[in-house]
Amino acid sequence: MQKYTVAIVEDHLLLSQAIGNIVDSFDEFEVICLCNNGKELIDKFSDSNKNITPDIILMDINMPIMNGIETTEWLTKHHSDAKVLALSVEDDEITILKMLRAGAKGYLLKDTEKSILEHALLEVIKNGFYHTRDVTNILMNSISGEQKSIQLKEKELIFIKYACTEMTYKEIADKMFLSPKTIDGYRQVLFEKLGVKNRIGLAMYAIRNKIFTP
Amino acid sequence: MQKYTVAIVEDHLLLSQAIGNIVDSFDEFEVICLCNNGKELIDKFSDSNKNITPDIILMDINMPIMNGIETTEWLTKHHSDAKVLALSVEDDEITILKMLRAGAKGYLLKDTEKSILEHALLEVIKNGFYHTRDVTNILMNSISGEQKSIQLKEKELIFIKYACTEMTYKEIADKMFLSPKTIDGYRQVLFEKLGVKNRIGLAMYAIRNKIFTP
DNA sequence: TTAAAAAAGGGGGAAAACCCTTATTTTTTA
DNA sequence: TAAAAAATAAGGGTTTTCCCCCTTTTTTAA
Repeated sequence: MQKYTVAIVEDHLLLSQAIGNIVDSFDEFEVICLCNNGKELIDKFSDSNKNITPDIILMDINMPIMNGIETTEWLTKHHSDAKVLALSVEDDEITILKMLRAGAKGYLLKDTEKSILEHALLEVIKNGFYHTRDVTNILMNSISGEQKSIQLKEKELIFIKYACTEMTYKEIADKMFLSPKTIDGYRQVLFEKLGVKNRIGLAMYAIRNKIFTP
Repeated sequence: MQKYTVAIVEDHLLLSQAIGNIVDSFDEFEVICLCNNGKELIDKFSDSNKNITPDIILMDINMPIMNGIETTEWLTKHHSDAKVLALSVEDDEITILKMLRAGAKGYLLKDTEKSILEHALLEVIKNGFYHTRDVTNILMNSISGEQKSIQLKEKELIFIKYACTEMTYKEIADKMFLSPKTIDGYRQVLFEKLGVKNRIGLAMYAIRNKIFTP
């Protein structure tokens, strides 16, 4: 029997080996490729000599150099037939949505059973997607909940990052070559948009939404 | 041959199974127990009926209910012969030091090879400890660098957590049944102690040092 | 090409944050 | 138990933040 081929993209060596073992233990699958980050996978896809085309890609999200979201976006764009199954510890809605929007066919938490992993792999091969109840719920919420993801402008993103530092607004204004009064406006708009009351609220929003990493 | 027994404490099912497989594949070791968090392990230790005493405990750090540091502290206190080998993705100095101070015999990143894990397990059994070069360097720095870990008082910890919220200092004072002027003092002392300039600096310190989780 | 919208900037003022100094009260310890 | 240390609190500032309401400039779209 021809087995389905799997590539694993995961920066933690012990984990990629361990997950690889599990996948290899499934009758229908074999691991053909371990990558430490998205860049490595893309290099292999791009290198016509190697020409690997796994049936399915198990993708971590937090990785150095090129993370899972960026990598999945690239794959969706350049190899639209690639099937990415996200496998991460991140259970926050924002990350999951970002990953699904990037084109992942499914999202598994690392907190799942072997058997679920096997089932998910098969489903993605057969039906093109697999979602757990948790992820489905999040999807539903995100659709029903109007459009919760607030779109921030480029300048606002820069400003909010500076707001997470010890700089005064005056200093931020200087850095951004804007008048302190303009910064005053930015702040006011963001307070309104994000529903926060002061600079601490702004900073916490930035951190929770991964705009700023402490 | 009698194998050494291993308990694995790790909240992510897939990972604990995967790591379990790897450990079982080592000639000298067998996994006798998988726990989802520290509490489960402690319950098993405390329950005289079960009376498990693994030769070595592979301990994750980030876990719900009871994390790796708290669990290791408990073990060091109540079962001083227990050998804990930390296995985590956290590579920041603060976490590593906390874990070692709690009594861990070694600290492995999840970014290590199988063979290193096997070697580390053996070393901890034989010599009582194992440290990679990275961890040793961190230990050296922490010793040479005077005593970098700043000790915060209980009230200061409570205050710094409130300072990460949108409450005004006046509101914090009310919550803590103290005069706003006392809070004024707390802030001043902490600014000095932590080398920060304003409330944002305070909040970022709290987050970086895991005093507050956004 | 003009109207509308968005971005940038300003005046002025109240509230909160920040800073320094000093004074009680409570706790620790020599 | 007296002296030292720490916690609590106050007085009296300055600076920064926050919040209105308003004008000018630039960009977008009808």
